Amino acid sequence: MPYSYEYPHPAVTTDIAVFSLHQQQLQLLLIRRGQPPYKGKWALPGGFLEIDEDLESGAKRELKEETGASDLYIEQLFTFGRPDRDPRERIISVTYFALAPAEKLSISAGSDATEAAWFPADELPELAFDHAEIILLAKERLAAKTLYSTIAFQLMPETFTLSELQSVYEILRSETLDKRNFRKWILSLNLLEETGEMRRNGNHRPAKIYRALFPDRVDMIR
Amino acid sequence: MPYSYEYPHPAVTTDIAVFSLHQQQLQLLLIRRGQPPYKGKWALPGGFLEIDEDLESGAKRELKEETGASDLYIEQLFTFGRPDRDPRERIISVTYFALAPAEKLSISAGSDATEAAWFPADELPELAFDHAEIILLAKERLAAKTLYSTIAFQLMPETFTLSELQSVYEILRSETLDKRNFRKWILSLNLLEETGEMRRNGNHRPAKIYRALFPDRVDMIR
DNA sequence: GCAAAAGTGTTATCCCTACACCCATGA
DNA sequence: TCATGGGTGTAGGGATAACACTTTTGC
Repeated sequence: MPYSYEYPHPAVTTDIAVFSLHQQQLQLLLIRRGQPPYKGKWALPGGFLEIDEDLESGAKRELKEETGASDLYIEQLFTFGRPDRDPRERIISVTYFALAPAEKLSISAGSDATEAAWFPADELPELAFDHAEIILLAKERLAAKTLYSTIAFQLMPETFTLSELQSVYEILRSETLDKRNFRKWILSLNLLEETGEMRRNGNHRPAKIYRALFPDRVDMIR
Repeated sequence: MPYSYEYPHPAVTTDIAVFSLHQQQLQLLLIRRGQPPYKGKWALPGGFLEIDEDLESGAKRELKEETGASDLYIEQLFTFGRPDRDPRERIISVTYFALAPAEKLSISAGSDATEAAWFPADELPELAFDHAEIILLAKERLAAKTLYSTIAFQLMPETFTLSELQSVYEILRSETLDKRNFRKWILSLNLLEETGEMRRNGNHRPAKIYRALFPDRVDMIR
């Protein structure tokens, strides 16, 4: 026990709610716990912060270790610290939420090797700790942000059609949108450019392929 | 050094940015540091989290100890954790921002006894640690929230006139508002009721006095 | 009666919503 | 030629923004 302090110190962890889209559903990445407490239960990826590591760096490191994913959109969500939230010791969890297009992530649904799996965001298994509460907040934040930001772009691959983008908005907002109004609105933001390419996708007219002009930007202009 | 851990643990503090209105200005409460580091510099009220204390309770306790204020509006702002943000040891700061009507706070501007003082939010002294960054974020959050919430009510006394309320909005948003449009809008929210009292305030027509119907509610209906 | 803040409506503009048909392709 | 999703414009309604004068009081 080589680390001693005059006053008790809580442990600090980062936990990350990573959302992606698979099979036309919003999905959340979970890890199955191999150790007690909550052994066998599912939990958010995350872990203890290293002592010389920035909070966001810690979150990204944990995510990379557990999912292989890097370079995804991440933002701080909330800090949870109920004294009894972990039975082992006092743990403060700085939580993040992250978004990534499906093809950026090496984890596949139900991969047994890593004990990580995607779950539809509205059909989650029993969760360890207070992670259900964290996930609820993350889902609320995500839904709210679709209304006033372009965060949905973070779920898109590098190029996409307007119908694909509309479909993502519809999934995130759980409602159907009018095609003409959606296109008018999204194009009026001047955040997309045509690539000049077309996507032929079946027995119908090909779709123009677009690219986000500012792929890292999440806040709307105006 | 009675508290030992197998791995190093950071310390956890809460810091609170408390805003209030005095002399028609948005003011922020600061504490002068009596000890190094940053001795003599001004800093946000706050301090170390106790080991069995919830985060928000810790913030409220620190605030009460240092300002005498309780029962004010408080919400979590962000968690700061750059490894070098405190020269003594690794410290994670869970920050809060709080609002209170002037008369709820026992601290008076420039009180030497407590070494606490109000500063106009746009004329702050040199600050300790990364507190300038924290305050910047708190100010942004406050300004943003005036646009889509009724957080401004948290700065009002129990009863007030519409002109007084408008003045608060104008200070928070740094712009003048049209009197008729402001009144139409604020009354249409159905969050105010007339007390029946009038305020006589000088050589002019007295103003109706209003009260917030749901003083703790911050989110707008609709 | 005058200065000073309280109080009060109407009009124009903009934005959002609703809504239906033709186009290009593959089979 | 037909089925399928891609692509396009306009009109109405609601909310927001602009704008000026009358009222009540204290001195």
